[in-house]
Amino acid sequence: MSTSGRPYHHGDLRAALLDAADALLDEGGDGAVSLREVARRAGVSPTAAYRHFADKEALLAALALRGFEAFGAAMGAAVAQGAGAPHVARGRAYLRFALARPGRFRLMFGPLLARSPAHPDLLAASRQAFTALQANAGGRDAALRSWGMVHGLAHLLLDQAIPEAGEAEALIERLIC
Amino acid sequence: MSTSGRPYHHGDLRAALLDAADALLDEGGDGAVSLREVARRAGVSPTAAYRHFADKEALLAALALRGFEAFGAAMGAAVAQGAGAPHVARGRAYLRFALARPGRFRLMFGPLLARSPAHPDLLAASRQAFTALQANAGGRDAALRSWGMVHGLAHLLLDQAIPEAGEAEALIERLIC
DNA sequence: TGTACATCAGTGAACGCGCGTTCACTGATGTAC
DNA sequence: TGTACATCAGTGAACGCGCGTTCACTGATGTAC
Repeated sequence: MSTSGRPYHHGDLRAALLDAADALLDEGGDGAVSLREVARRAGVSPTAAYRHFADKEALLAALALRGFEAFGAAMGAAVAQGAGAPHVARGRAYLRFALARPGRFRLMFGPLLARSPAHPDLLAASRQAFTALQANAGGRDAALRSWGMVHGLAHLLLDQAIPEAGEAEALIERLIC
Repeated sequence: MSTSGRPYHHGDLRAALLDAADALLDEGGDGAVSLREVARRAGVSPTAAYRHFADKEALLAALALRGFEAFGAAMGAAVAQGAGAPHVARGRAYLRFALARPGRFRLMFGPLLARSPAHPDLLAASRQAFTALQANAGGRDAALRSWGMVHGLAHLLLDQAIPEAGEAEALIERLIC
């Protein structure tokens, strides 16, 4: 908030709300994101978010959409400048993305996707992400197996389900090759 | 509740509460389980559960523990009577277990595990499950890759993240072989 | 066999909490004349 | 350049909700004598 006049320029509060929600997402996961806490963090009244999002789910969908954009960029960058085969670079980047932003990752591939008819842009973004994963993967089934593996390892690492997993980065380099 | 005397014999309410919670888990996931709703389902006062569980997390931990028992049994049965290689039978059984009881599956491998110091029996059960997964898997890293794959496919299928996935059972038989 | 008593599983009222959402509002901005 | 007005982003009070947890209680059961 500035000291005089409107606290935000056009569109600024929307971005600020998304930023606050994004931070909450990685601090405490999906459940930690409430419209009231998001507003609190943005320094704005509890209901200000309703000027920018129809309801809570719309904010989460926008958050997931932003996630898919970052995801696409991360994948592209990994393949472009990564050493080794594209599918190896992509797999490692996938895992690093998940470990770096657990909340975002969980939200993106979480239950919201099943409600994607209500969020067509989110559906499109996820489809596009999968299409990108398929490139140079040796066919759809092989792509699904690879996707499954990195996705599962991401979840298992995030949930600390792997006994004596050791350093995550070492595990990634050892398993994805 | 019976019409006279105590509604439950020793230990019966505890089991009934767990049953109710188990049902809620698969109907609406982790978030749908509240002590009050569980009690409601069991036909008992809102606070009766506190006679059997220290708090909500203790109930969830007990639920996850029951899940690991069922999981171990399902894996054992699959290997014992399954056709084909053990690791194929196990992989398919893993996926079927997850698809049949999504809430239970998510709870078992979910964030509760990261808090396992508070639930030693849960930790032990999860360790044992992983040990069982490792048998005849061709070493620890190969086991982790397989585990990752089935775990990831389970999540992707549950979250409906796979475009045009078609019939789950067909996908399982095609991918796990 | 009968009576007094301890145990303890389940009750129900109450607490404080944070949430999503609605609604009438206010006040600064930009526009039309 | 100045004035009247429409717009609309953000406010703050209020709603109803379900939750986890506490606490003093009650009443049926099982035990000791």
